[in-house]
This record gives sequence, C-alpha cells and structure tokens, in this order.
Amino acid sequence: MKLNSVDISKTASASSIVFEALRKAIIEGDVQEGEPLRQDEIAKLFNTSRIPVREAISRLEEQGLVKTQRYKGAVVSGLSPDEAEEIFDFRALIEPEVIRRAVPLMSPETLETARASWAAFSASADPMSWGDLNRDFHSTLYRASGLQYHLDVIDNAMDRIDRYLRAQLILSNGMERANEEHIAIWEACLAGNAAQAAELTRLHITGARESLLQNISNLR
Amino acid sequence: MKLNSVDISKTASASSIVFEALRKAIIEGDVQEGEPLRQDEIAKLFNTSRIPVREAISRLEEQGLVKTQRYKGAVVSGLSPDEAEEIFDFRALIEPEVIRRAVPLMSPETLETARASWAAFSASADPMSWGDLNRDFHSTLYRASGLQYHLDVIDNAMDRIDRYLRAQLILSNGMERANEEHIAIWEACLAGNAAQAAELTRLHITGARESLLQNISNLR
DNA sequence: CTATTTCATATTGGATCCAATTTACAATAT
DNA sequence: ATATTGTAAATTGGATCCAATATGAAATAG
Repeated sequence: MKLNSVDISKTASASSIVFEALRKAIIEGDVQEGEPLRQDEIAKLFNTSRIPVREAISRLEEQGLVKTQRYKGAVVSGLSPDEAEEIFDFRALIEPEVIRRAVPLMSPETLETARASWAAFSASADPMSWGDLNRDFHSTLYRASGLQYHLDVIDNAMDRIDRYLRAQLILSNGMERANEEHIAIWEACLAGNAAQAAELTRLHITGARESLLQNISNLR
Repeated sequence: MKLNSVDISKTASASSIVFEALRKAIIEGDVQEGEPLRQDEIAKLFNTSRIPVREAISRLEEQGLVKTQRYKGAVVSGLSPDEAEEIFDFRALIEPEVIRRAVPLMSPETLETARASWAAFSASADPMSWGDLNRDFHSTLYRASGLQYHLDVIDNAMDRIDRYLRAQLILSNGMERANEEHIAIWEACLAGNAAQAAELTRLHITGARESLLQNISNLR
C-alpha cells in the first residue's frame, strides 16, 4: 500500500502546543519580563482548559523561562546583566568546542544550508527575522557534530538570552558585524579549519557579549 | 515580635514533592531505565490525584529523565554508551572552567565543607552514599564560583549520568581512585592554584569516563 | 490451526468542579 | 486621617469525571 503517512503518535498534545507558543512568545520578547501568565487567559486564547496550560507553565519553569510562586502564579523571568553575562560566558565555552568537533563532519549539504542561512540573514531587512536566521546559521553548523546533548544545552542557553541578542542585533549595527563574522566562520568551516572556526565562534560570542553589556543601560 | 517563622509560600506543592521523589528515584537507579511510570500507581503512592503526578512527569521529561509518548505514558530514559560518553565530554569541558573561576573565590568555610565531604566519602563503607558525597564534594567547590547558570547545567548533566557514576564507583575500585583525586583537587584549591585544580578536575572526569566505557559491557 | 476482527480493560489527555490562598477594597475603630 | 479588620472577587492547586487511545484476549473466518 502506498500512502502519505504521518506518525499519529507524534501529533501534538494541547499542552505541547501551548508550551511551544508560550516559549516562542517569551524568547522573542512578545511577553515582557515580569509579566504574569494568567492560566485562565491563556486557556481561553487556546480554547482549552487550564490543565494543559499548567503543564506548559511547569515545563517553562523547568527551562528557567518563568518563575512561579505558589498561589501567585508565573511571571516571565528576566536576566540581570550579571546573569546575561554568565550565559554569554557559558556559550563562549561550549560553542567553540562543538563547532571544532563539527567541522570534520560537515557535509556539502550542511555547508550549503548554512550558506543559505547567512545569505538570508544578510539580505533580510526585517529585524524580527534576524534572530531566527542567526540561530539557524549557527545551529546548522553545530548539528553536524552529532552532539545531541550539547545541542540541547546550547538551545536552552540561547532561549534564555534570545531577547537580548535580538535587541543587540538591532542596536549599534550589531547585524552588520554579525554578518561579517558569520561569513568568516563559514569560510573556516568550508576550508576544514576547525581550530579557526572555533576561535572565530568564540570571538563572535564574546564580541556580542561586550556589545550587549555596553548597551545594556539603553535596554532598560 | 519574636517567633520562629517559616516562609509558607515556599512550602512544597504536591507536584514538587512528587517531582523531587521521582527525580531522586530515577537518578539513583531505584526505578530501572525503560520502566514505565504509571500515573495512577504513583498517585496512590503519594495519596494524591493524577494531576500533580502529570505535572511532575512533564517536568521530568523537560529534564530529559523520562521520555513520554502520547497515550502510552512515560518511561525512564536510559543512555547509550555514546550518549553517556558525550555527557562526560560535556562535563570535562565545563567543570574545569567553573572550578578555575571558583578557586580565587573560595572561603575557608568552603574549603572546610569540601574537606568534610571528601573525608566522609573516604570513610564511608556504604556504596549507596558514595554518589551523594561525591556530588557534595564537587558542588561545594563549584558553588564558590557564584556561577548559578553553570551550576544548574552541571546538576542536570550529573542527574543524567548519576546512575552510571555510582556503578562506576563500585566497580573497578573507582571509589579509591576518586578519593585520591579528590584530595589532589582539594589541595590545589587550598593552594590557590586554579589552573591545577582545573586540570585535575578534567582528568578526574575523563578518567571516570574511560573507566566507565571499559566497564560498560558489565553494566548491561 | 492461523490470521483477522471484535471487544473489554487499562491508561493517558483534558474538562469541569471544588478548595485554598491571594488581592483589592470597603468598613470600622482609634 | 490612619491603621486595622472584614469581605468579596480573582487566581491557583488539586480532585473527580469523561473522552480518546492503546493493549491484550476472546471470537470468528478462512
């Protein structure tokens, strides 16, 4: 029998749909930090009951994206400058190592996909899409490493600072600079120079950190 | 007014109690990998309804400790040798850096607490407590860094391999070796030699990884 | 006897209802 | 007027009930 099949067991539950939507809204800054998440309100928005909403919120808390207090509810958690700096330090430690191990494993398809990402990033005039394209570029390269745990951890770290990174891309010509650095990283990957790709990635991250810290007063 | 007060808002909800208990049972290996978590059964054990159990399970899934399939339920997730190796690699990357930054910040109290941990570890004849004392020793030292995000990430990584680490301590005289290495790390910290503490920590982790990989067939 | 098809049971996902707690505000006393 | 107390609305945590799905055994057709 020939037939386009989908694995029904993988269809999303209400709670995952709510979780993904809230996660996206939080990391993109659509709900401000400190803003409370009202279960009833969210349940109505998704035309569901509060049960899946509560499951979604407890998952968000486990990811560090919200903080809850008993009988008071959940608020979107923000980051102090120190906390943001710490997460940039963390990324600067782990991402260079991941790309270093990824370079020898990169297929032509990987490099082509990454090239398409930075090309789209470079060409896009829409600041709202910069964040996504930036993440696509890096995660495409990292994925070649096959280091799933590292990738998950990086994703969580990115989620926590996504808002600040987007702000940083808009401010202070961050986007132009990121673009040049992306091209340099990509060329190092293409050349198979793992050490250089790692070092450029490290500088890319510490550079973004410095730029963000300088601008942090503007963001508050 | 003078009165021994407790912050009632911090009293645990049913779902956190269930979450903590399941987490402990899983990382210590009291529930085997692959074993299903029946909501009803757990709810009865804790004399509660399935609602807090489900919240607990969804949090465990977010931590990677269980995997759930829609309408089929949750099973304790195991690690392939490759996955375990990856997590050791991850630890070998991040923990040396954390201790390196912690050393200059260690107070006499920190060093004393850590000393007490390795002394208890060294003196304990009970294999079941080795895992806890081992974690206490390292986390006491790491905590001095004040790097909360790093500490959280390390805790998650430790949770994922805790079972294997415990097994490894029992097998192949892992405990004696760990003990000697703990003392060496502690002495480097006492001497304020951050670089050495970092390198010894790295060797401590990669050594445990090698030993575990050699024994991994025995564990399955 | 084997393969397929009911069909009953077990289990999970979600909706609705109730209890516990917080919050905002009016009422009261000093 | 100000501080305290009482009260009602809002909100969350949990229990119970119902619906959707999976599982496994009995029934049935070949």
